[in-house]
Amino acid sequence: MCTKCNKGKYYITTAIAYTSGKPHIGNTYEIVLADSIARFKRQEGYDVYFQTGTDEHGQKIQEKAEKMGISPKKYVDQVAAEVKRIWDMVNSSYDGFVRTTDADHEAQVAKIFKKLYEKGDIYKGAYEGMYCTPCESFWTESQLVDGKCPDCGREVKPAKEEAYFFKMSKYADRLIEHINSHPEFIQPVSRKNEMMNNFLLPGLQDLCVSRTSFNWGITVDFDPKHVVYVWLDALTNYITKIGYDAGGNSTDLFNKNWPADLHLIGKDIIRFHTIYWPIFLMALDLPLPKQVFGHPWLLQGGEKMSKSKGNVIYADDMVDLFGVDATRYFVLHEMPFDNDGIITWELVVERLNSDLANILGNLVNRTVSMCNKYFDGVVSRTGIEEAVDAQLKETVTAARDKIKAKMDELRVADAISEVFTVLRRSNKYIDETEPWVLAKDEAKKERLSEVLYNLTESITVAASLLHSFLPETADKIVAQLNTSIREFACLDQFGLYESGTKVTEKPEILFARLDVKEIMEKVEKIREAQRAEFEAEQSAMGEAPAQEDEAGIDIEPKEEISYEDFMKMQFQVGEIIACEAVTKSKKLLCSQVRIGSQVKQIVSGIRKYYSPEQMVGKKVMVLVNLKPAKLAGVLSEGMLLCAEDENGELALMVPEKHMPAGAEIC
RNA sequence: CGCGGGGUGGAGCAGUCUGGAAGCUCGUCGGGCUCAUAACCCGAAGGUCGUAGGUUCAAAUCCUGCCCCCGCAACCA
Repeated sequence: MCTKCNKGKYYITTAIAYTSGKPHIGNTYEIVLADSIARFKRQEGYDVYFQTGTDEHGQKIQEKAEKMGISPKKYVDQVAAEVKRIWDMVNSSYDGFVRTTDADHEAQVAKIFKKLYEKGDIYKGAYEGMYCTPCESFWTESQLVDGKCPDCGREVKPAKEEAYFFKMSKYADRLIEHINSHPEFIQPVSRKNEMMNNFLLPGLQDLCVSRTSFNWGITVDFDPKHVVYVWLDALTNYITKIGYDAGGNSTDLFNKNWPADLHLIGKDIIRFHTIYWPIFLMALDLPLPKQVFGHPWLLQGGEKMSKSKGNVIYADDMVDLFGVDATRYFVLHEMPFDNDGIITWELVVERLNSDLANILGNLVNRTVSMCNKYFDGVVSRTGIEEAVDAQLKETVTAARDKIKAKMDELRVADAISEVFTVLRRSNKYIDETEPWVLAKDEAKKERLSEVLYNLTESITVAASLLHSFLPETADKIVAQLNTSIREFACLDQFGLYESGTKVTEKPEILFARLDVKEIMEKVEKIREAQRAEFEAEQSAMGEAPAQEDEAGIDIEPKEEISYEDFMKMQFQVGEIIACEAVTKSKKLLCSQVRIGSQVKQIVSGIRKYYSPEQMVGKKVMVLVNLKPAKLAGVLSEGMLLCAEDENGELALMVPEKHMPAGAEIC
């Protein structure tokens, strides 16, 4: 009756996780999302290959391993194992797990690099500019913000590096043409314009694809002091691990699966996947992936998660408190299509209680209980139908195609909601039919049986539709109903549950209701542990703990100066008599500072820490004879001196006892 | 004018591309029911759709100005 139709292959990937630390729930979201899509496609009849993995090279990792006193390989082994453990824990059904330190990947990347070099798409040049070590990025003078890294705000140092470059511009026109003629290529579409306007149309810079400043990477075999730079290494995982060979001997797995049907990635790396990656592929004469979906982020209470704030939510903790499927449900349900989603512990409890416990769990429980109570668990179809049945059946049989339509658009949250529409309708059906009333009348026993059959059937269909999203729960439900997950092709039909089947005697509670207060108490403990761990980690890394311990901060030593040099600088106490925010800037305050009998206007980047009101009346330390400069168009005639900690927290220097404005500081 | 995202009943969101009666989930209040995990079903209250203009027969939706919030170091998609 139901035959599986093979719809062809479907190759889906997630981004590979960067092994600089333990992934949190936001990272875990991506794998769960991909897993749901992969499972759904399998259910539909596609031959799915689902790949994920870890990105393990780079300077940051090398440095982190050094600080921990272990080899980079040992370090990434640990993190990769942790990533894999979490991916397995959330029940992700990946077919391939790639590590960029895998021998086959490394060998192939070296070959690809050489092939592109021989082809002339990669050439040797020199990179010159200001380098930010933590960001592993070069910047031009014009890109710097206040002379610091525009990405992280830290010090940059001038550097020149011999490097290999990829001729991006050579393929730009082809890429623009491709993007324009394939509107589905970049999802959501709003991202397409962003890429075109910001990067493609202004003209692509050639991309630096090698580094000599560190060696934790794949060595360029014909020039061994270079390692292949991160994106060429990382992006190619999508082809190397399924068996691409630059020498022309690609495997069947590769030939079957490439091009990928979907790259699922975070919205922050869309640029790399929709510009650099397609261009690399063009250079290799390979077809481009069919679609790249940059999913939004999951924010903790509207903020990014941060270890130091103690608000990071890890999949482990969620699974401990709620279980795997509740965790999957939450991230899938709460993440909209193109806006960031919000996660808080309170919201998780609310969702779990109202959707999973009340609507789903309770429905299964009450249905199974009634089957047992009225018919010793045997569910039989009697054919005694009534008008209300039609509405239920309509909702149930329409669900599959609605869900498919949503999934085709990658609107997973909407798809899962459709399943709950069926469940809500089923709960309503119980109220409409009032089985307990029917049970009191022996003459209505056959009608009662039909009602319970309809419910059991509806739940079976719903569970089958739920299987891609909450596999464990779906399996538990059909086990309670003593049936199995139904094939996708049949899910638009009603009445395939075998009449006369006996359901379980003791229905298991699928999701217990939780008490928010109890959960929050546990959460508080998790947070404390997290903060403690963060501080321990910081001290282990040889950096200052976030608070209290006052371990001190080391900064780059500057060149020694003479007493004369020092005496060139004129420091005086200044009194701030007026202060206002600089309108064209978000960081700057403009103060009128009285120094003796004169008043100087001084602009300072301290708006984040001091309000104009707070500033007025303060006596501060001023470098008076600094050459005036314009900041954001406003003249500044000196500098207010501040202490700055490693977090960028600022404190103004003030005299420790009363001093008149203008007093010299020496 | 640094870049990007956003402002829709108490909370979280959809709707904006392709103008045409303001919708969903939760919460609150009232009612129903008792099979079930104090659950389920019905009903109600609650919104100048940030703000000021403009276009239009018609604007949450299109255009312009303004205000406010968030992200853009480490952890990270």
